[in-house]
Amino acid sequence: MRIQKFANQTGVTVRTLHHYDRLGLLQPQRTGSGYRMYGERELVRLQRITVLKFIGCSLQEIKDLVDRDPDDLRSTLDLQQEALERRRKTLDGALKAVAKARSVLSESGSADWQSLKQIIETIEMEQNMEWTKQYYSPEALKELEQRRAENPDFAEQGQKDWAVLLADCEHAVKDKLDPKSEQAQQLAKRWIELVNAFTQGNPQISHGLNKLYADQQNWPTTFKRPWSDEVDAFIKEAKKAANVRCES
Amino acid sequence: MRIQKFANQTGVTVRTLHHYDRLGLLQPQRTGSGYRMYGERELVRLQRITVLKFIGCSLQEIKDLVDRDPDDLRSTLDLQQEALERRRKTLDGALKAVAKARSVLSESGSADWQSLKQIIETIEMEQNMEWTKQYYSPEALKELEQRRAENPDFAEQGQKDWAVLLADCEHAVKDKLDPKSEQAQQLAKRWIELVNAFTQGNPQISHGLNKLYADQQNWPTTFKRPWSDEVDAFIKEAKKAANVRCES
DNA sequence: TCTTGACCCTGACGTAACGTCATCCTCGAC
DNA sequence: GTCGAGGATGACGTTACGTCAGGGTCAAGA
Repeated sequence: MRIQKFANQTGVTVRTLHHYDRLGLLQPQRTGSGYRMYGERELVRLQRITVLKFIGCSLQEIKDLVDRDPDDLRSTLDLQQEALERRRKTLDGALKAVAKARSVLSESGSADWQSLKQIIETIEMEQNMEWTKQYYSPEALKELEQRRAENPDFAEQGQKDWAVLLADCEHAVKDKLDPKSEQAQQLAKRWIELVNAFTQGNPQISHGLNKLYADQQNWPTTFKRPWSDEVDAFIKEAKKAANVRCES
Repeated sequence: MRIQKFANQTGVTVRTLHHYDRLGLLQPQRTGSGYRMYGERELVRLQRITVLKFIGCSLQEIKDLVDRDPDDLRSTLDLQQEALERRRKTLDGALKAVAKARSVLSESGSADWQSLKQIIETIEMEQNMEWTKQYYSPEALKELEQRRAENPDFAEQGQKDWAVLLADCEHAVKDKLDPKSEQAQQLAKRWIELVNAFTQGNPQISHGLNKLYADQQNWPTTFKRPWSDEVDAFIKEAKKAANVRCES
């Protein structure tokens, strides 16, 4: 069967088939003059491809997957499900934001961008919280929730402080600063202070944070630790040198 | 404030600011030597941009929107909501497919691509149905549902027949075939037969189909009529010439 | 005054999955 | 032999930036 007929039968475009051919995903036989000839084999293979595409796999992933069905497929399915769920959360967040924006617009008549910004920040934070929740005890969660409700600016300031500290740490690492040096100790001290500002001495929160930190290999791929491996090692050394035991 | 500081404060990257500058989305003042200087004005504007981006607007849309708040924003919000909901449906479909795939994989031990393909086709059809449902009466819907349950191949065959017929019609139009000609009459006849095969004489279904067809201006943008304006006009003429009254 | 080093600028190419030409080739029919 | 449909390859466009590369600017130390 020639390409156009095959395309019509399968519901994809000719260009797509060209594309898959070039990627090595689906390479049909060729006639002497170079025409692509598609048959039963190609139809089966294309079916698999469309299935995997439907569930959100990239063509590269599909290429790796389509030939070997066994356990690879199972783990991929798991990964895809997670990825899809994350995307859905983002979408739900956007939908919530639109809903709020509409209500704000209806009430005030004009767009209050400031408050809209606040809203999406809240939503983004919720999304992060959502994910970290599993590490905290219910009591800790209640505490965190309450705290956020009481003064929302506090968390924001914390974010900024962390950003500054992390930038300084990356700097220190790049300069090959000795973790035992006075400056490094200062950094470690600031680090610990920020952690304490978050836990506020609450052992439940502290425990949750440690669990969260320790479980890095299970973090979703979208959630990256905001500092580098080098900084991680550096700050660990610095804290050890300061003879202080504190985590995260 | 220079670009890096501004980037850190707002949480976007320097490259992104460069990008927005080039697109004309956010153009700060420049120093004599060409450095970008960001201030309060830019911060406010960037806030708006990030809000709109969060709800899924493209940068182009944002550019059109960010300067004039009034009613444009309201309608855009509506559009965005629709777009987001459609995307969510697609995602939900993919999630359903993953779930089914996992269960199939657990039961049979090996991937049954054939049945997976069937599943996603069902899901895709559901998504279309979902959308067209509003045009049909409850009775018509029940009928359609039942029919699909009884022989699923029927609908599939119909799809193929339509594809062939539409291809032929596009051809006829390109050849400037006279709608009154014998060939055109044949096309019109095939058209009517396919419509009848769908309605099967059920007036409820027929009515729903007409409503659906008549409401084209309210169709979502993702749902396009599968034939061109030219074909539409052609087939209308042909049917009129055949002195048959039948719609869609 | 000269030299760093940090920061800035402007290109320019890469990404994912094709859509959309543009140019040239092949095949079956008349 | 030739004509038109269909096929092939190549190249650029799309989105929202990431990631160099090559080359200025600026403030501080030598």
